[in-house]
Amino acid sequence: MKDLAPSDPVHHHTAKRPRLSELTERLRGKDRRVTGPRAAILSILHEHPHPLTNREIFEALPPGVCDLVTVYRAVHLLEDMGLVTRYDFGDGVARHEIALEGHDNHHHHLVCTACSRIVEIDQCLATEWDAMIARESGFERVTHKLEFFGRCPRCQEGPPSHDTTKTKGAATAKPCGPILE
Amino acid sequence: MKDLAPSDPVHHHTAKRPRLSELTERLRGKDRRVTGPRAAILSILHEHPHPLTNREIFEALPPGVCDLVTVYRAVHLLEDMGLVTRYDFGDGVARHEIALEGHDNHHHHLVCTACSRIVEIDQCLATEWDAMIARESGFERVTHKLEFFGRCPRCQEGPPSHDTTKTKGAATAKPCGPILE
DNA sequence: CTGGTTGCAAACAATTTGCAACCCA
DNA sequence: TGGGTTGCAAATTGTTTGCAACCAG
Repeated sequence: MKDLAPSDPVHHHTAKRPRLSELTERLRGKDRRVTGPRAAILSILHEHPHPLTNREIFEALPPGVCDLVTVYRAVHLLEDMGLVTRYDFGDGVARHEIALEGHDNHHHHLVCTACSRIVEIDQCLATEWDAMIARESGFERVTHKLEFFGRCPRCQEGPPSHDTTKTKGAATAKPCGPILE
Repeated sequence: MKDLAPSDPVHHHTAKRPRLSELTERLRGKDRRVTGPRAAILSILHEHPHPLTNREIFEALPPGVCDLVTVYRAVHLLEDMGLVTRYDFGDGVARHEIALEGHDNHHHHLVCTACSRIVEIDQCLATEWDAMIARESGFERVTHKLEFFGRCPRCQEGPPSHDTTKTKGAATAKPCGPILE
């Protein structure tokens, strides 16, 4: 996921990711403890710079590390601290990705509606719109959520999935990957 | 959504909406019945050209018309027929809006993170990206979901909601409106 | 010792499904 | 009359909460 054509807006993250040590350090700040489960969860997120569901994180964890509930709580904490970003691909399941340090890690994804593969799109194509929308609407602190959906090269043989815009319900149909819209 | 103040992308829907009669006609097509509950639901969606949750639709219905489950089923049917479009604002609840007839009714929204007010944004700002993303990634049938979030004029006094990017969890906090991120 | 953490069970909310009763074409 | 519809209850799934046991500083 880093061997993409240069100047190609579609590719996987290549930016350096925060060190586990740095993260744990930030954790120690507000009298929060750096416990085994938390370190393990951060480690998983660190190893998979892709949106993961809490369940996926849980299952990627060495068995017995902690309870699924703890993953939910830890991920919440990490989100609140800004170390993790939440994404929603419209299938009713929240996904989380480690936040890249330094540069604003705002970016989007391209999700295969058939196999759930996710491609990171590093360029944010819509930042300049936030200001325009704010100006024209009177809203302030405008942000946006943008995700792309389509069929990845490997899945282009199958029958055309009648609908690429559904939100829920697809959570039931999991073709081959774990994700999906 | 094309009779806008020239060059103003932010505004409310004003375009003509499909007549109930046309809709019921389309329904009659595939031996689906145009029942009381369905007509009533269409009517509600027709009157509120805004994303509504199934529960909101249900509550807007004259009491006793039908069960909430029926709303779920009817809305599903309408979606499958392309008469209704599903939107997801990241709070874990699906919302539906009547699909405008004729022109491609692809558009986006600007949602107030404080009061849930929704402003329709008629211009689709990202259509041309679908092709670009497709070309660069090898994906086909690429579409996207884009929604904006911010604080509407009326809500700009309150304390800054620490986070405008959360997905779930906000479903719990409903400031004043019914929606929300 | 003391407050932050965790496990486990239970609570919740949105959505779906089973099934028998119903009812229109 | 038969198949599409509906209501009601129950099951599912993702996520949150209550609470007592626990553990690190």
